[in-house]
Amino acid sequence: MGRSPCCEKDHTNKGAWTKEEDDKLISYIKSHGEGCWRSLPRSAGLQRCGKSCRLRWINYLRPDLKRGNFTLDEDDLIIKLHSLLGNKWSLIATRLPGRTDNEIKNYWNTHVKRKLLRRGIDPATHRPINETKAPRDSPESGKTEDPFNVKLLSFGPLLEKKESFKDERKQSGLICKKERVEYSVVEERCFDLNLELRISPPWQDQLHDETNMRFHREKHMCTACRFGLGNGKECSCDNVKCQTVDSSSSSYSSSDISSSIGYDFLGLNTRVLDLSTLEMK
DNA sequence: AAGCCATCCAACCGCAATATC
DNA sequence: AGATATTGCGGTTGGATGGCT
Repeated sequence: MGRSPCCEKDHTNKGAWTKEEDDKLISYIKSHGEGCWRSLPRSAGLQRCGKSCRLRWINYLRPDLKRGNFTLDEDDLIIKLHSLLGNKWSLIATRLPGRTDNEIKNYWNTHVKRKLLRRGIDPATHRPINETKAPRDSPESGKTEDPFNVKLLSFGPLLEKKESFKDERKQSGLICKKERVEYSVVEERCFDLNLELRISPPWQDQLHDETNMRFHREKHMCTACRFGLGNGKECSCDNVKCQTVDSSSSSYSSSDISSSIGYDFLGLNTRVLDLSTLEMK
């Protein structure tokens, strides 16, 4: 039988949006709010499919969009987040207020990729290109190859989802669709970020003793310090190499994102990798 | 001025995840 | 529990634009 089409293809416009269509969509969402994308076009008097309306709103019409050129800070942050998260554009976008996943993806493909290539860095692996061509752990090196190492070297998403807890989420009153996830211990091998990640849910009663010990050891160290993302300013954390942070800031600009402290997430005081707060759009 | 090419980016498509019945 | 509906994500496409010959 299969899935029914998302909309009536025969009677929907495609291609560029007109000013009139934009106005209709904006005024409808202003008075009714976002959501119910499937029924929205008919209610708003638009001959578009719901997906198209959603995309137009999220990527172009939303009032909180920043637009304009990316700053150098945003540039750096995108590179660092991409090295950690891979092509998870929506996750990266959550760390760049006012930017959309589509915008970041386009920017990556048109600017950042080329910039990294010019520097001799493989944008897929974030490693020097000649090193990418000759993996360190080749069979000749005597080390055994295993899929996990391959995954780490590729710098795709480092996170392995193990389990979801829908019921627990409902009980806890979480309204977003994110799943509670448990992540594997990974040995970070990024050349400029020395990470030892133990990522697990922020449920204190489930934290392993070792994790708690790390928490006490590192709770006064800022994210930038732990992640090797220092911003060059003086830092107030316990680590002598650490940089200045603004832990009170809940709304932050792209320039202070990489140096602001979140709550401890599996021994990582971080907003950069505070996955539990990453809202899916 | 015309043609070609490269670049940019809005929009589309397919699919997976999630929600609902 | 399974079928269907809806939403959201990531990859890709194609039109608009500008630079160069």
